[in-house]
Amino acid sequence: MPRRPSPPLAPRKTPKQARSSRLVEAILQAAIRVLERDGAAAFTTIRVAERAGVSVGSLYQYFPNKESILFRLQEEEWAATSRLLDGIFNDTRLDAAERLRAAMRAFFRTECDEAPLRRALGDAAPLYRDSPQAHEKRERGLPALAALIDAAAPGLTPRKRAFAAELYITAMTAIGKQVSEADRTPAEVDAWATATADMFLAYLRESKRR
Amino acid sequence: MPRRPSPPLAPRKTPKQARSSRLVEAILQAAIRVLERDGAAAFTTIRVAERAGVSVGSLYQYFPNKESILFRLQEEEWAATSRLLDGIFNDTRLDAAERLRAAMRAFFRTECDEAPLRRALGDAAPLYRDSPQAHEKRERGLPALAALIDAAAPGLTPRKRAFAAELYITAMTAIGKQVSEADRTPAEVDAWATATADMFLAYLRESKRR
DNA sequence: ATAAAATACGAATGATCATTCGCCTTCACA
DNA sequence: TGTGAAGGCGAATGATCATTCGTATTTTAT
Repeated sequence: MPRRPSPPLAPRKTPKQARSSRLVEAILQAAIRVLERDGAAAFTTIRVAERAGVSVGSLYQYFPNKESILFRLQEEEWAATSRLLDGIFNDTRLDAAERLRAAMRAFFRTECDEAPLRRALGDAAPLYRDSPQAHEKRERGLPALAALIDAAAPGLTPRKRAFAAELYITAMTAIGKQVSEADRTPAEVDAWATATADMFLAYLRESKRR
Repeated sequence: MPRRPSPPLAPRKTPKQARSSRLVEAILQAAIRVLERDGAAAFTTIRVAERAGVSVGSLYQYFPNKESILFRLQEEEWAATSRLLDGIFNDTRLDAAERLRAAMRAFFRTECDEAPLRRALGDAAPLYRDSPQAHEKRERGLPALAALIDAAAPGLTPRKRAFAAELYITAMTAIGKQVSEADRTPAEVDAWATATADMFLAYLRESKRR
């Protein structure tokens, strides 16, 4: 859907009193439950409001529209993922290659644990994807990643290093998503994560040689 | 949307006369144009019918519902992709590794050329994904791929070979999709395809060693 | 205690769609 | 040339939703 006037996603007003903060929290939790249990197609403002034990009108006090709820959830997913990866990237107990492997496994694991929510958010993505806000975040934590790649494969040109970092993230998110959508056992998911990391590390080693 | 009664996707009736075959063809072409130009959200039966210069009623003579049109288009995409890959996998002028590279590039290229259509079909996927028919196809052309992998990395156990084949397909579709969604120049797309193939080939070589 | 500010409510509004069905037109064939 | 089958039409139906707004309740500050 191109050329949509791209609706506002920012909160309409911010909660001032304790009860309204609770209300916003209840709406977000309810939104997650609706997405997990009923999927993106059943994600309607009325359903979310009633699952939160709140009226539609109240919902619209704090969210300008349906998309803004989805966007907010997606933002929180991104933030959590960033924290997760950053923690592993900076874990000095492991060497560079092991950190890249561990991060891949951790990402695949959460992607798999939260598969219904992630899938539903993905299905709903067309609703919020084209908004201006959606394109700001993205390349957080890439400095740490570039440093890690340098440690794993010293001597790459900055250009190649940057490309490798993007490749790592892209392979992680793309393959992780696809793997979590087929439903697999945790052991299988781990095997896929390891294979993806192995693929990337093998590529890095060969890049170094050339 | 789980637990939906999964609507029929099979054609309601088959065209008997030339004019109705033309009508079905016109509807499919119009559906493609609507998806490409207006996106999945604007994909309504009325819009498709009027773009085809046909009435909604006529559309429903040959398609039981909206989803069946999307499903039909997706099937045709799959078939075209299978033909493309199979042609390259069996191109005896190239050695195994080169065929795997060439197939990756060709796939990324078409994915990129048809980006708007592919993206819209992906956005609409929730509408037809959970139907029984959707899960039949999938692993076509994998025998040829396994043979190719055996040629590129002889001596893998059948188990590892099968896994590698799945990994190749998964990396291709997942990364290809992600790359086509960011809009990139053809040269960049080629670089991503090459990198993805390189990653896979490096992985294969290291698998052999172990 | 009381007024002003915040919150909460939910029926009503207006729009959009998928799908149907009764009726008309065109085709194939005898 | 007549007739039954196939094809085509599009207004009408029924449902679902996002969003608003007038009103009622609760909180805060004085």
